Amino acid sequence: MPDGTKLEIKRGRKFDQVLTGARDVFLRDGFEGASVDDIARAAGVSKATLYSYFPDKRLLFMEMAKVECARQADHVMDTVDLELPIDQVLRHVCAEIVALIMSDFGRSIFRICVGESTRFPELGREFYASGPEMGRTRLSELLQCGIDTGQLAIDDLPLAADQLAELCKADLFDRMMFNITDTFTEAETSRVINGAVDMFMARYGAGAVVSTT
Amino acid sequence: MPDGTKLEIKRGRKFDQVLTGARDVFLRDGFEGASVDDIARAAGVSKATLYSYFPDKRLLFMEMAKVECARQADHVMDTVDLELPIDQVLRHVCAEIVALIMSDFGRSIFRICVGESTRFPELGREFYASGPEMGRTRLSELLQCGIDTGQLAIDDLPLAADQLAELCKADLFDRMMFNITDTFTEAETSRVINGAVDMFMARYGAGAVVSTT
DNA sequence: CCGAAACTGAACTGATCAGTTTATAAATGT
DNA sequence: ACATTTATAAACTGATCAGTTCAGTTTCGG
Repeated sequence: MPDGTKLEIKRGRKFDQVLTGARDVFLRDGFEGASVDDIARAAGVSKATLYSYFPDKRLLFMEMAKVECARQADHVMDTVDLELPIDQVLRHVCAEIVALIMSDFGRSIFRICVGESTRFPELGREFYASGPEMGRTRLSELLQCGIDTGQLAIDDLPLAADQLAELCKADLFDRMMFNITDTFTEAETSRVINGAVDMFMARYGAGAVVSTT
Repeated sequence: MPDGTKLEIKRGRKFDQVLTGARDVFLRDGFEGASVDDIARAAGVSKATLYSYFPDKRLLFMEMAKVECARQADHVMDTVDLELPIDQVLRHVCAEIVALIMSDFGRSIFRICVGESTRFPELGREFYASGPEMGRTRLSELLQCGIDTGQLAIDDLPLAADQLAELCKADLFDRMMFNITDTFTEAETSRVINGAVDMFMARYGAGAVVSTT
């Protein structure tokens, strides 16, 4: 193996241009909606060049999605300050989750992956791994810190992580997903974020009284 | 107005056949994936007949979606027994929500509406109204009963309804949406349902101690 | 400055599909 | 029985688009 790059993909001078163009057009027009000619044009590259990197439209999309997901995930974790009290940490993380999910990237990639994953199951699996599953792992690590410092009491850690992420979507997510609203006010988002943290702390805050089933 | 049927749609002998065929094919192949020829064939009807009822593919889809949503919503509310203690009512409702969301109908219609609502915004809006929004309203009514009987203490009722619905999706929803799993065991669903009810009661059960922000 | 690798642009193939049209036949009501 | 509404089958239009091909041009290391 002569280098560390992906074996399947031969790179060339304009490789990054293609990924950037693909991102712009896919996120704007969706998967079926984006034509390869448009992508080539947006990338400032000929169609033949594009096809010399990627055997077909699907693999181009998947590569783009993977690269962007990794970028987003890194960003979220970089901004967390674990020295703060747990409810403040949670509030911050929830705000980041809301921002990510509601971003242009978040809404588009989710929409496309959901919409296409019947005809294109590999896409769904890849996105799940680098999106929601990665999120749960990272969030679990965070919550583990809260347990270690005696601030949280959690029996089923992965479930708690999923619940917190899910609570961040209340109201906002459906309204955005179904094109009712495209931006939210500070009041709207903090209502949901505070609601999520309050609920989470009521259930898992150390000393909470819960009659588990 | 000579009758109570929709003004825009002239009905005919085979109207229902068309809707049934449309449901089967759309739910199986998605919106773009379904060809009108396929639908006509599945409906046992000629293409010309189909187009005599519906001016285009989109309106056919929307009519089908509306009819099916109404049917589902009615079903859920019919099975609720308000005489039971609130946590049992909630557990039952959560189970119904999970069942609906994970049903063939639920997963398909959601997938299609999400995927198409960029190129077809009207669809998103219609589905939101007869799906999530209707659900919130119904659920709020239910929770109001719990408040009236002193079993629940809720400040922001619509938010609480959204939160409960959202908690029902934890883990299951993404795994289903992205084609990781297509059926769930009893253990998997009751873990989520119990988790949702426990969390909800910890936050909103009468007498719960919550330091609201 | 040369030669190989990368890139271009434009035309082309093959296929799909929404929606229309037309001439014909079946069902229905009076 | 006869007129009207409803349905049919099949061919057709017009458009889109993924992916290929190729003859010619640019880029760049050595």
